[in-house]
Parts: sequence; C-alpha cells; structure tokens
Amino acid sequence: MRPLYHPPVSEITVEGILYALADPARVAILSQLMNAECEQNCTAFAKLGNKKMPKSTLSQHFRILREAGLIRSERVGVEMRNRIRCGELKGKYATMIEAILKAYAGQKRQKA
Amino acid sequence: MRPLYHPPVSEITVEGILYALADPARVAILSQLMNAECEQNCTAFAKLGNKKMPKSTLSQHFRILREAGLIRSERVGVEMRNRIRCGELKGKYATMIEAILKAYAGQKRQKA
DNA sequence: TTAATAGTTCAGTAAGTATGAACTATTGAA
DNA sequence: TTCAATAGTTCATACTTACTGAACTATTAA
Repeated sequence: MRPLYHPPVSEITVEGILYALADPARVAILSQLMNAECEQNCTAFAKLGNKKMPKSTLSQHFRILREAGLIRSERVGVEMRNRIRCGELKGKYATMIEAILKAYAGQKRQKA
Repeated sequence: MRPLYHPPVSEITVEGILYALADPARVAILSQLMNAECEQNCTAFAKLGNKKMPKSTLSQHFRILREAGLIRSERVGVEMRNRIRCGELKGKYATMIEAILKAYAGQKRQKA
C-alpha cells in the first residue's frame, strides 16, 4: 500500500481544487468535514445524499480531495481520519472555498 | 448545425459551473470576457496563455461554458459573439464566480 | 458561383471514472 | 500465534468523456 500523498501548499492549484469540487459527492464530504469540526473516518460518508456509495468509489473521492490539497488523511488504528487543511488553505483559498460551499448549500436548500 | 443551447437559470448548477471552470483555458476565456466588458468572438481567444489552440478545441470550450450557463453566444454575420450572462448569474452565483476568478488571478500573479 | 471567414460537428484515439473483487493493514480475541 | 473483523486501498474492466485533425455549415462579399 503506497503512502498517501499530500501536496505541499505550493503545489495546490485553483484548477485542482475546482476539479475536486466539481463533484457533488466530494463537496458533500468537504462540507460535512467542515461542519464536523473534527476529523472523521471514511465510513462516516458511506451514504451521501440518500444514495449509498461503494467503498472503492468513496476511496477515490477521498484520494482526489487529498491530492487536490483540501484534506489530510491519517491512519489511526484500523481507520483513516480525515480533516480539512484549514490553516494551510487560509488566505489563499479560504474565500473561494467558502463561496463554493455556500453556493452548494443554497442550491441544496432550493431543491428541497 | 444544431441550434446553440443556453440553459435557463433554473437549470444552472454549481457543479456545472465548477466543472466548466476547472479548466484554466476556460477560466482564461471567462476572465477575458469579463474584462472586455463587451462581447467577443471566438477567434479572440485563439492563443490563450502563450499556446495556440485548435479551433475545434476552442469550440468545445465555448460549448461547455455555454451549457454551464456562464456565457451566451449569438451569431452575428460570420462570427459568433460571446458575452457573460452577468445579469442572470447575479445574486445566485456572482460571489462564487468572482472568488474563483480572483483566486486564479492570484495564482497567475504568483507564477509570474 | 467562387472564395474567404468563422466556427461546428464528426471520428478516432487517448485519457479519465465507477465499481466489484481481491488485497493490505490494524486490532482484538481464541 | 492464528483467525476473524474492520476499514480502507488497489486492481481490472467496462464505460464515459476529452482532444484534435479533417470535413462540413453558415454567412458575407467579390
């Protein structure tokens, strides 16, 4: 099992972040991680938006979020703890990410 | 030649916009359209970011921006005039789009 | 008509995505 | 230890999507 790659802040790009967030499932994950205010394991997201997701798919979503520089994953015992890279993203990308999450939230509210 | 499709505001989605803007070429187009403050034809973008782009590729980029609801294209004589759907996007998505363009601009400045 | 301009569409290939199945890593018994 | 359970990761394959040269469409003008 290859070690998880976390890009340094200097390698994080706007297009990488947008690519990662162009999928509602990944935005839902990020959103939940943000609200949780604490790290969560992957299984906490097994069913997002009333549809259950295969764990392989979920794993890919986490990889993409991780490699975009949005989250940090760390193994603790049998599980993988994920948390937002808040401190590192602040300043450069915080405004954009917040605006995206807010727009998604507004859209979700409107559909309901 | 099939008629160009412009989604109504109700069909514009956050994920669609993010997908469209997850490509630097398309962001460059949108950015230039925004700064131009007037409509521009496609050829105005033939070389973005110091690399010339095949016109078929450019055409696809415009189609994606159009179908995401970000721009409106209209034939005028032989050329196709493109402009941002400013008024329609205001309120719902303006903040997000501005934040994205600003983040891209910051990134570009830093690379230079 | 014919040519020029400005794209659009098609076709083929290349690259990316989703997911079941198999595998890895860790913990906790028996 | 060995076995099972838990929590993912990686692989293989099918499927979808993107890039781009070539062919086509639409408009204008000579």
